[in-house]
Amino acid sequence: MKYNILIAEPSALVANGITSMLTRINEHIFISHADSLSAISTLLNKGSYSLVIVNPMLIQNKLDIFKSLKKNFEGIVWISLVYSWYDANLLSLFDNAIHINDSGEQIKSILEKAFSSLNNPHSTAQQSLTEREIEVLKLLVEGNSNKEIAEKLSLSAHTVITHRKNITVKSGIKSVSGLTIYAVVKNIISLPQD
Amino acid sequence: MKYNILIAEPSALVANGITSMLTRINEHIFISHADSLSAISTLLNKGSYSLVIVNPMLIQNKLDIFKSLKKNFEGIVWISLVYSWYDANLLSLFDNAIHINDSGEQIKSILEKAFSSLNNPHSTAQQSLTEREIEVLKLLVEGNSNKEIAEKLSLSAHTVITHRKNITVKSGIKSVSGLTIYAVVKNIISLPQD
DNA sequence: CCTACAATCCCTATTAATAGTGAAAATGTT
DNA sequence: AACATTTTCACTATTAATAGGGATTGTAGG
Repeated sequence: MKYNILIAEPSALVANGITSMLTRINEHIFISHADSLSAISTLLNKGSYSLVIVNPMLIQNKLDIFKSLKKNFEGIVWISLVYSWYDANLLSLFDNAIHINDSGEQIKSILEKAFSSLNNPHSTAQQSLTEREIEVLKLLVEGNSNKEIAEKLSLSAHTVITHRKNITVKSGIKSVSGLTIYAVVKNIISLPQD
Repeated sequence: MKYNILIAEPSALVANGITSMLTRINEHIFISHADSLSAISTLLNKGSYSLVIVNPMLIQNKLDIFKSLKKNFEGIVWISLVYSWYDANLLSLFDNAIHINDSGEQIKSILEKAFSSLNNPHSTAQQSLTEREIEVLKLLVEGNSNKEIAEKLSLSAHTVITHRKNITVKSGIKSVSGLTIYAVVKNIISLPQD
């Protein structure tokens, strides 16, 4: 199967790097480049793309346009390509994220996952958390261990682990710090203010 | 040694609870109550207090007054008593925090720590993180494991563990989620915005 | 020179978390 | 009633993190 891939990355160097990694992983691909959100839109309307890798810089302050693009081109896997501390709010719109400091192995696994999800759709669809999962998440980001969460919700630790597994799968976020940001961004907890 | 303790907690029920826990831990104490920041100020000027337990509600929007109080009465251990998701910015002004959902054991240990620091000062003094510790903290709250941090900083995992121990001791925060909030509040990382 | 501090590395033992599965109740929906 | 989803609990094996020690090197200040 042949894929069209769109890379929207202002830095030529970075764009080059990701292009070369992609061709090493899968030779049956055709890669285009864009350097703005409108260029992305134009290209998506012209050809049939499977995978779009975007520097979120390009969509900042243009969230509405980006969201409608996503809606109009369902089935596309969107991957962000970020340099600095990532914008979790933006990133949540993507199916996955490549960080510039990721190791070659990590990037390879992200791209391979993307390719496999192209053959096996719905795996990247974002799902919302259930009430119970939100309760667990709240206690988690308040610094509780699985055991403490179990005690506070009168559950067995097993159940908490299961909920956490589901949260991880649904949110696509593994780390506690990432989940904390996620919870802040999703208004599950509120940030301190003075 | 006899200690004067001031409890500033609007809820009579909560104030009662903490009072009873205190008397169970240490019988050589004298407890006063206050229900506003000005009442705290008045009482501190009258007597010589060692420990003040405050609901941060009372100092919200009155940070300046609170800070000058802290400066004027050096040596006092300040403990916050919080109900909801804590305000890390406020809490950083305190030497420790009691959360209303903490177990009896946890509260006991916080109070015991406070008593021991009264005899052994400087232990609660807040210290700032070194450059290296901040680097480690950054990578930590970006979701990296100790091993990943070690790789990215070209350190051994041992060193990372040592830095994390120091961060934990200095910040008084054990959980990754708490450290994430800490890092946000201290502008070590920036929060996503759209 | 001596001291304090930062940064580095090492060890053991214990606890916590994760990955990968499985499955039984309870609830909700058509 | 049948089906989907949620919530609950379980097991195994592996990896990660923590607690609590100790130790060396280099550097800046008194």
